Amino acid sequence: MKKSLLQQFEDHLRSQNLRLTDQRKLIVNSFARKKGHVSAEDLYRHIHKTTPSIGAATVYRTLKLLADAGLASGKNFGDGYVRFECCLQRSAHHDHLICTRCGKIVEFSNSTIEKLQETVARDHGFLITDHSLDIYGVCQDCSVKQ
Amino acid sequence: MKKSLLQQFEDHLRSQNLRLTDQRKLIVNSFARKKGHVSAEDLYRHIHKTTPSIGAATVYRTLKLLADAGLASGKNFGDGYVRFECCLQRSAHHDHLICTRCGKIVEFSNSTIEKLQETVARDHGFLITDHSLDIYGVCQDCSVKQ
DNA sequence: AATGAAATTGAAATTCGTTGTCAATAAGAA
DNA sequence: TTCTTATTGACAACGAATTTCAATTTCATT
Repeated sequence: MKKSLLQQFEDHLRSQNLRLTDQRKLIVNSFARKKGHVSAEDLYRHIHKTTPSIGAATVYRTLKLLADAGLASGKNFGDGYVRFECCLQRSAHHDHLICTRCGKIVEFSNSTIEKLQETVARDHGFLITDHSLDIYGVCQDCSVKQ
Repeated sequence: MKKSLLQQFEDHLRSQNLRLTDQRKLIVNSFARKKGHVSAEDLYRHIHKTTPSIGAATVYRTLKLLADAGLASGKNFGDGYVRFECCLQRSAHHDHLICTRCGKIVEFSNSTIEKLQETVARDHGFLITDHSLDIYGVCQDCSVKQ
């Protein structure tokens, strides 16, 4: 039985002597429900509709906490703000296909590409710590529409 | 005989009925000399040392113009500001190895990876318009030092 | 339950890269 | 040289993100 994002977050908070607040519970659950590629602003606006008492700063802070805990990671697709994605299944690194028309983001992973990256890095004397592959294009829905 | 960046920029300005100013000449030449991965701030600070009369806004504007002309492209490595690189040899797309210790950026290209990206995109119904592959790691110099 | 030290909160101020505004200046065609 | 129009530099304004700070809340300890 796998632990939920909130449960893992609670573990992290406890281990760091940080406190579990109602705001954090709500934010983490909203984030988990949205699953994937949400900016802090997005999440704040969504939460604000039903719980306007929660401030934007708290949303920013909580997402940062999640990232510190290794439970989320921020990614910059170059459009001005950072999108966060939940990373519970840490093992499966993935990359992104981004539709430049509708903004849809599709995840994929390709082990051959990963291996080639290792090779490239080694050839240049680099020890890889991370990588990010973003493919921009037009998705099927959008190319059909127009 | 290949045209210099400035020459191509002049062509672009003429074709758009834009004007060639001393500031633009100086900025474009400084940029060309720096060749690669310079932020507007970097370039402004560098220019400011010898020509303090040139304002930051003009540097930003000129880099944007270069990008509009297809002679430079901006890239966000996620550290808060956009770095520009000259793209005269448009055909040779390249990717980046970034050292997270010293900030060094090394370019590379790998046609097998490119082809695999095409395949991935096709499999997901995407028509690729662009892509960006950044490999983060520690370069040889830095791993030796520590 | 009550206490109290320390973490957390929301609102507002602040940062930082970048872009807009605007009056003064300069380019370049006529 | 003239005149239209683009360009300039200084500064204000922007937006995402972070910091500040007094008020509030958590939670280990009574």
